[in-house]
Amino acid sequence: MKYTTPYIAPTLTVDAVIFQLIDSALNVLLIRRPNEPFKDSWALPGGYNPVGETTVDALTRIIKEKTGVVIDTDLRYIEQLYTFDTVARDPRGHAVSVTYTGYGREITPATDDAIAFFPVSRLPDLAYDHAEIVKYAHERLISKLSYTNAVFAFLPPTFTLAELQSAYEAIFGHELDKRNFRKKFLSLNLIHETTEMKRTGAHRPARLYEFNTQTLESLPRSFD
Amino acid sequence: MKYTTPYIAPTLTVDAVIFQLIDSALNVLLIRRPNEPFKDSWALPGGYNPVGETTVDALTRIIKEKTGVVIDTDLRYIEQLYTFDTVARDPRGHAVSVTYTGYGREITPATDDAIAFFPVSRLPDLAYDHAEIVKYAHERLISKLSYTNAVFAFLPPTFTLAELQSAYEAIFGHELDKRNFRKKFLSLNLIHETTEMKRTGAHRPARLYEFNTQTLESLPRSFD
DNA sequence: TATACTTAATGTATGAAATACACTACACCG
DNA sequence: CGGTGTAGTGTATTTCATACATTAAGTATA
Repeated sequence: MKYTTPYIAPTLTVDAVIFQLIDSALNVLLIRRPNEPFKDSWALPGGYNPVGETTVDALTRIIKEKTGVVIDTDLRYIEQLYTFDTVARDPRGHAVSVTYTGYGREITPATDDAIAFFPVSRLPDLAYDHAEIVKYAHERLISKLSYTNAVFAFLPPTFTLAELQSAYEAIFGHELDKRNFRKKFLSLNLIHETTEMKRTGAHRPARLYEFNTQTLESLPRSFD
Repeated sequence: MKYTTPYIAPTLTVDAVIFQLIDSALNVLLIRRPNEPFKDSWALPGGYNPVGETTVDALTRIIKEKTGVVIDTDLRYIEQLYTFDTVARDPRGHAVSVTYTGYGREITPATDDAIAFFPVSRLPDLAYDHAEIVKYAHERLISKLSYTNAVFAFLPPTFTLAELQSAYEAIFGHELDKRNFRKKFLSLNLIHETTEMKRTGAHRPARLYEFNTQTLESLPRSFD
């Protein structure tokens, strides 16, 4: 380094794209900004990452503070997404954001009008470059679903094959053939039958299944 | 934000994993560190990212300064890799590194004993967590080659099918069947014949091909 | 000018997986 | 016991992956 001026770091921030399924639709967690800039716009939850704290630790602390969601227990999967760093993305000054994406089920944020899940198909205008970040996270999620068992993070401990297929359809954004879906998914050996059935209406009950593992694994061949 | 202390950002750094093929082997660009910490250890080229400069701009400036390699012209592809942020990764203090990986051919760094390409199969001990970063970049590269046309970045403008296959073999780390490789690759419609032949020794000359495009594209189906 | 050398170029048969597609099974309710 | 609504299943066709050996063509040299 040959600086003649002292080194000054950009601001470091963290943001999270937290997905879950609600009523068979993919939703993302947003907060309404209480302050300028972008006051009253919806935005991804996030905040400042100070020296001495890892991005995951900062994110965990901030998401808890701002939304009531506890990353370690409410999310069943989290991964780093991308680092966004265009100088002008924050009007207050150069801020580099390390973004994460997480998946869960039955995530219940603090009760507050300024905290809500929105279907990704019907997002409001978002602050900063957050629309771009959500789009990137959704693409990553689609891709992840096609070569890993990541769908486990969206489903309850036991689930029917119809629920499993519905999760794929909600995230992929298109329908799948029932027979082919079942044949292919069962051949991956990611799930096994339980002895339980799910009874819902005046019709035949559905077999409940569960995942062999709740940790991310790569598939032997891809899925779509 | 509810800080009672003023916000202090971690140091932001950038590092690059630059790959090229040399003698049919995958090589990575390293520099020998002139200063503590890790003085005289080999390391990825990189440096400090000050406020007001994007990570790509900082990386471009730093890689030029430290290695003579010009990212915009010497590399034919670059992408962000991952952001490494464990607090203890730099003994001088908390430094968050945004890493990039780039691919090229005939990259010629400045002539200097402290700047060199090393085969990834025979790396020296690396400073910091750089061995982990190189491993991650290599995995990403293998994956990238199997679902995109990224191999174009490693090849000259025209090339033989044997050279193309050799590039895949060097990066994948295993051999491929010649007939199946040609059949499959040609069916992807990424390349076309030229009218030129490559004459090298006392044997039949090989047809030269070129890529239809020099920008990254996803393949309709994956390759391995 | 023939032949030896070396790399380039090519095809087929088999098995595995992807796709397209429609009917029967079962439980509850009235 | 018949009606309603979701669960569950199989086959035929096509596409793709894999395994594998011989001929083609140019140069060098005897």
